Amino acid sequence: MAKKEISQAVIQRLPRYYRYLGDLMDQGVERISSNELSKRMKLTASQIRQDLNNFGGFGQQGYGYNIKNLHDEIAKILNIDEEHNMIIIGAGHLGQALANYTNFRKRGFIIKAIFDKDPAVIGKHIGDTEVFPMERIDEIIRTYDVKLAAVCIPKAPAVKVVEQLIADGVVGIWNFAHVDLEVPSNVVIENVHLSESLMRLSYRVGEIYRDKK
Amino acid sequence: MAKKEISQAVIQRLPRYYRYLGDLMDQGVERISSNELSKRMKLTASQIRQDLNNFGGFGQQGYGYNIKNLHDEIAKILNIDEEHNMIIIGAGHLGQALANYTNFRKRGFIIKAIFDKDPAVIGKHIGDTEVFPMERIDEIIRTYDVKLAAVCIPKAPAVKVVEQLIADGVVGIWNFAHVDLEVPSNVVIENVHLSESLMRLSYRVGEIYRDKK
DNA sequence: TAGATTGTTAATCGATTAACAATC
DNA sequence: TAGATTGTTAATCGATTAACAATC
Repeated sequence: MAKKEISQAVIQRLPRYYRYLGDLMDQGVERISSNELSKRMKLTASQIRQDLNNFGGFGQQGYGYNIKNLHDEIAKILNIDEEHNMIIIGAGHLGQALANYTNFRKRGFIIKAIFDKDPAVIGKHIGDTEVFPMERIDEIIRTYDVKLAAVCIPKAPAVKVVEQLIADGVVGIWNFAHVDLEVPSNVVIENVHLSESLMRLSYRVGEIYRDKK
Repeated sequence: MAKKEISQAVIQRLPRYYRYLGDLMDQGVERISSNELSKRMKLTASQIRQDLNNFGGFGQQGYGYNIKNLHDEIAKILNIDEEHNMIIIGAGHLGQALANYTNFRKRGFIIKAIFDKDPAVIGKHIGDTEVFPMERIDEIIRTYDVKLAAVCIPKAPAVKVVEQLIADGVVGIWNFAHVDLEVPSNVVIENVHLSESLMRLSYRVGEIYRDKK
């Protein structure tokens, strides 16, 4: 079956559709046209229809899209229609912030453990779980069939740890370290480079003043 | 002067160039060609030259780019060649994580205050600063001429608070709340929607299994 | 000077938008 | 049925890549 490659631009937008549809559901709205949704999301109706039709014809001529249905379909596409076990590497502030983020659990991401090398924090309870020593990564990944790991340690140790995670069976790395990790093609990385994000903000703020001239 | 609009794709890549050049400097490398850099960054040499030439001719034929010089130039472009005062709204885990993130200070982002509505955390010292009550936002923004604010509170209160921040003179909002904020055209927003990032990771992990079929 | 590599123009590729026939 | 709105094809726009003359 010839599967057309989905572009990064589309993948980027998918969770945003999901969020808007969720909000609409909460407001009790039942159906929406691509035109109405395009106004809310500040996209073109054309783009919405093109994006969705990468995955199937979820709408109905003359009616639009059923919000609940489309929300469910996107959940399936995003692979969040079932639960995923997850671990966090690094119990620093960021690791703890993620562990306490109840929204993730709501979306089906279950945090099974946090790992840290510092004996002082090992055993500490954070969110629904606790901090384990790095030596137990292997064991816990295998016990809970963990496929996802958030990496919240400095770049130097991150490289080694990620190798280990992959060897133990993790296939999705949520990387908060300031490195571009090299991984085999059957492993995916999603980078969250916060300082780069802040620099982009800084660039745009600079533009405002530049444009004034 | 006709200033050509810089595309989002270029802005997206700028901080990454900056990071690679910084790493090269740390390694003591003095010069690099677009070709060599393209191999490290997994881009095309053409793209690198095109990107940089949006801002000026920083290279030299037959030689390449002087790393220190290019690093400095990009810092100027990114508007990080001078310090910026910044505040954080919300002293939850994420707000605290950001406040403790020493990398920001290194890049010239000085966190002047964290604000929270919870009396229990007010006065608490975090990183180089402390937690103030929300009532003092106005005063502190004006005292320190704060232009940047990181918003780390839930979406419901975020909308109102952001209005206030803008009224008080903030022009750059680093938004971690799960909303798309409406702001005037002389204010910029950089969104960090962590749950959407996690969903993209989830999508890609799903793809791996899908592709196996 | 000869070799290397840029800056820049032209060609290609891909993503977005427009248009409209199909159909609920 | 008439009106609305999709799914999809075609047109446009923009970004990436290729090519090469300029020049250090």
